Amino acid sequence: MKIDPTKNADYSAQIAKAIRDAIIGGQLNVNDRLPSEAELAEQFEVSRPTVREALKRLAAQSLIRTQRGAFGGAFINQISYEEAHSQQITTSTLLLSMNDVSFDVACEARFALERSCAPFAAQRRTADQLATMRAEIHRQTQPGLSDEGWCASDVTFHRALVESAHNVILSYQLAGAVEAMQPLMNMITFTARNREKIISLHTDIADALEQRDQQQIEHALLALSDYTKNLADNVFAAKQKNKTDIDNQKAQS
Amino acid sequence: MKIDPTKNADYSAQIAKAIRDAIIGGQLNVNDRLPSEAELAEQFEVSRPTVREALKRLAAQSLIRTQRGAFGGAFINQISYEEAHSQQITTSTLLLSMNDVSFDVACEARFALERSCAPFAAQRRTADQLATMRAEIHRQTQPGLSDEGWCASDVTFHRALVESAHNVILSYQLAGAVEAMQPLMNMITFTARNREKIISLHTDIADALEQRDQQQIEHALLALSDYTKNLADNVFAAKQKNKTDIDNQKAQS
DNA sequence: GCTTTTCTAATGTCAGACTTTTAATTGTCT
DNA sequence: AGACAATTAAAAGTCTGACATTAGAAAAGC
Repeated sequence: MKIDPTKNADYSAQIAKAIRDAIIGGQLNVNDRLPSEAELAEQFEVSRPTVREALKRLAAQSLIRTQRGAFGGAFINQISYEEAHSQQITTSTLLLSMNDVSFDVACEARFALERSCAPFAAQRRTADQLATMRAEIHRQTQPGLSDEGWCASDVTFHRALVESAHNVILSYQLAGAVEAMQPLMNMITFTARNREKIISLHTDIADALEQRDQQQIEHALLALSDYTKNLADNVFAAKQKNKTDIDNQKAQS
Repeated sequence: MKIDPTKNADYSAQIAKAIRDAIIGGQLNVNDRLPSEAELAEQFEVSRPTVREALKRLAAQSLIRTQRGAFGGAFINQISYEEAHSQQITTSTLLLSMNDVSFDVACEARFALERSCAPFAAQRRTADQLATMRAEIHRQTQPGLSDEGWCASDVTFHRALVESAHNVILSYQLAGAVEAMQPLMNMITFTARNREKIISLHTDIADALEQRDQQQIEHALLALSDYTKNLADNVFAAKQKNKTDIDNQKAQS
């Protein structure tokens, strides 16, 4: 394991890449210990701080974990769904917020992905998951529920739907997509009337799931998607109008 | 911006987290310049190497990019689909390889996600994307095509299908899922007979897309999913049998 | 045999120096 | 005046060598 000394820039990135490739390529296995920082420094013919920067890069991707003390060191980390998930969310969230993706596109994608769970959810849903969804629907009907409370309950509801497909990969992908969308969703404030409509659609979904009726689940999700898109359009149009009005006022004064 | 000096461990992780939160929270905007490493060291009351380790962590997540020279520094990076994508792939690939997800589960998820594109693909597909798919099908019929060539063509075919939904978020999510699955897919070797069947299913998909028949697209995808699962089951069963035979031989000798 | 202490190897942190890169500035020539 | 070349300075990248902290292992003590 050596690096290209001609490219005299960014040793730490090169070293990180070399180790990363070794992990992905399977030369290094879970819970294997890397050589100590001093040894790596010697092997790569760089100083210890440079090696450390490389290791920090890998640690940021949860590829390794480090442990202090004698017999400590850097170990290949078995990446958990939890970690993979939280990384995915930061990435997706930033991607959405930095590239001003339109709400419509994001919303369409979010519900389309969720719809892909429908056939499996219909087959495999447990009483437990159905109960969770019913409980959340009930919470959503409470009049005093705050906007944050509403959103949290919404997330829990949809997560239960996704979980009922009993496919870890789908859960992982979907949870990421849903959570990444949350900041966008939070831009919409839901009036009592809006909530009522959404609750009715949620009930449709729960009913369909209870009946194990895939088609009906998909149908209700589509309706929810359309309704949400519409709501957002109105909210943004109102904001735009408001802004224009203010501009006009400024122009007059 | 200060860190907790009582927790005397892992300053660099704390600093990285502080800056990361500032970026995600919107206090720092795209292309903003962070203070120089020396200034950050002063602000956080740590040394420059520690600051650097923190910055490398952020760089590993593509949250910042650095530039040398006068008026250089660390800048908030506008994360591109490309970057988000490649990160997602490394994460998902590792997740799959390290947590021995069953092929069935992964395959089911992959095609379910792809099916979510069907309604939009049916509506919005262009002649261009259809042509790409037809071209790949044609390539797949070539008798001399290597296993790698086959897999690459398969990826291109499915990517064109996904792209024809014309939704960047779906493309991003799906491309990640498909590519992450690729190492698993490569464990299957396709016989000429297998290929023939898959080509026929690909043709079904292309035909359905040409007709803008959503149902038929979904149907063909489901068939492809089932066929792939079956294939894999046979491959793994054969491997298992082979292994058992060898074990038995060893036991006898 | 169990607990406590000591040892030791490893990461974590620091200070200060040097190198390299790069853009702005200044100077020079046509 | 404008174009090109030399200078400069700021910042990242790297190195050296040291010290602090941690935690498992081994030794000592009971």
